[in-house]
Amino acid sequence: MTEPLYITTPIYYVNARPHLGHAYTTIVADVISRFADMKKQDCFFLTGTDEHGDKIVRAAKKENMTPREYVEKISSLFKNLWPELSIENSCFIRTTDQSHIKVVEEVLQKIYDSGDIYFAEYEGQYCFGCERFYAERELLNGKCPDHGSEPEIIKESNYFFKMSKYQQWLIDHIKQNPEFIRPERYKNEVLSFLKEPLEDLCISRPKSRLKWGITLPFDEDYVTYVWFDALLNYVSALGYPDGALYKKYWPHAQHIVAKDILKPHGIYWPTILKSAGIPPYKHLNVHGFWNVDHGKMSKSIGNVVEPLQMKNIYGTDAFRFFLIRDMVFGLDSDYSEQAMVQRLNTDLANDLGNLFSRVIAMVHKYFKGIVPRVDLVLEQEMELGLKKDAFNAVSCFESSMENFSFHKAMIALWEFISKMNKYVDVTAPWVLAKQKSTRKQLEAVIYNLLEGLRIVSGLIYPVMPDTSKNMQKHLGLNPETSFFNLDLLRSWDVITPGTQLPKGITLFPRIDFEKIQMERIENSPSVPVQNKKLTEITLEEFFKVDLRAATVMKAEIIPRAKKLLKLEVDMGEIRTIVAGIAKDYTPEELVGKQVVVVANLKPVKIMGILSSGMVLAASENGVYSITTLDKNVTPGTPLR
RNA sequence: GGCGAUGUAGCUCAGUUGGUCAGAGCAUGCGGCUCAUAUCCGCAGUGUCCGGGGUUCAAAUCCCUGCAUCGCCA
Repeated sequence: MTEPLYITTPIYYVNARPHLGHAYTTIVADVISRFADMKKQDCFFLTGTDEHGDKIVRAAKKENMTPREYVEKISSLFKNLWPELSIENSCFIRTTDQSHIKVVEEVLQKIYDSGDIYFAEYEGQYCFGCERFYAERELLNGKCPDHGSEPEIIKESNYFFKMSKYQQWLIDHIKQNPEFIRPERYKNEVLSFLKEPLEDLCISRPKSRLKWGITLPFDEDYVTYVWFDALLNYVSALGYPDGALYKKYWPHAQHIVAKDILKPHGIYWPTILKSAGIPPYKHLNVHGFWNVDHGKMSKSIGNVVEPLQMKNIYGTDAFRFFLIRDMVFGLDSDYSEQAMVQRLNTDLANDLGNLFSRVIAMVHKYFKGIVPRVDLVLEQEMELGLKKDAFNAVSCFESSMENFSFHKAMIALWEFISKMNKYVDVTAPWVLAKQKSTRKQLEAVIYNLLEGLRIVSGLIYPVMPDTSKNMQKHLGLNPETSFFNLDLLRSWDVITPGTQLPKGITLFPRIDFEKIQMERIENSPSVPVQNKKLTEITLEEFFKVDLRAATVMKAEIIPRAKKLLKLEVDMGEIRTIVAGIAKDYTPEELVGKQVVVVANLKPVKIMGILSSGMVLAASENGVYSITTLDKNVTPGTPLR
């Protein structure tokens, strides 16, 4: 029996809605938790929300809510999102939970009693607008970056945690446990930070400034601040100090965080634990950022989709797969819908989905849907085995998963899928099916493919649990069993010959991205600009827009596109522009007209056509009226 | 300003200790198959491995230097 595992995400700060970054971290944790299932490893998976602090108070005020109402609302956004992403956490903790508050108080008292918390006065630059202190380097020309006003120097007394006392201990601990913080780049970052003397950590705020927090057990006039409260969730959720969960899971704690909160988790947290007499966590696993690129799609034509909406369009499994497959854990990655669709089409639809479809179809076509039996002697003679490749994939998958190299695990899995596609090609079952004499070969080939697919269905379980179960069902197996156990995936001949299989299905439909973009453009409501308050711009800013007179030389309808016309315009040079005015203008009436074009708009590909520019038009109730010029001018003449 | 990372085919990246290391996937072109979701299989490429020096019989791989990008710190 393997030892248990405790996996955590950070608790998310509820001053903003969930975004792609939150989703990624939590999906990774879920993947790890499900991978633990595969190993029959007992896993406790924690996530939750961080709900105290002045940012919350301010965000609540903005929405005319009390802090409590506000955190209730945002916290439930997080809590309700996770099931939609097939995330199955064991527990959802909130820093406003009574049980959590109690633990924070206990630990604060304990550390205070031990002498690691002291009271001190300090003086700093304080901006009353922001209700916070600023360090010298944060100021712009000595002024608050938000308010532009000069901060005042005020004195304040606060409680401090003697973090510096544990600096050397921490350095030693990291050096003795090279995997304490991983990947290595982040370990090095922490170590390099620790080369400089550590400052003690301010852990309180006077209630005169902040009431929304946990009162210090040893001073009624103060609340504890940020990290001390938040980090302790990792133990409070387990019922520290006496809870059975705590005793069972804490020794096997692994945190997952994004690189922006490396310092609190790599430095504050271990020293707090040390001071409180709690053993440090096992591993801190740090990942990078998703860079969301809106630039490649034009917002004005309404085809930008928020990353978290992706699951609604393409499915949760596909979304999870994309995130896990495309990010190298630890490094930054670029997110785009285009990249996701490509991944979905090539890996999921073409490789896996089509393989599944063709194999199941052959079972029906050649065996009436009944799983055939393998003649082992013949299989050996004809070298029709697939077992070895399958087991290779399993072991490569397993070791990659252990190393947090999730993308490599997926690569290993897809290498096997490719092998199977090739196997179909080489053995050519449709040829074998033509003669009675090759019937046994056909049986072996089809059976081996089914077994291969069974292994695949098990291996995708952590990343794509729904598809995984779906495949099981169509392989004539019971998806409610622990079919994903690694032991079972290292066995062969599991599917019983004679089993009747259900009809085949399409696991992942191919996506026609151009068509989707098209539909989006057509369904996008024209934005009523007059209702929008636009900010003033300077003349200089206005001149950044390069407006030109252009003569329409050619206009044609784009097949499949209801709203779009492809125009060729002369504006000194000939350009192609796609314009969404097909409902209001026929190609004929446009040719010869002189229109106004935004010449320096970033080109966009629409329906496979590169559109370099935009024709100006007024839109009222969805009806377009294009701008023309009063007198004809030389094509390319700029407008001012 | 200090420390560090990265810079390899159109794109995303593999390349452990220097010696089939010039690669994979996607995209592109051509050919083949028909069981399958116009899918699959095969073939073909293209590269001053950021620039410049150096060490070595031999460097994408080690050293120095320059440039670019990024991160952490001040």
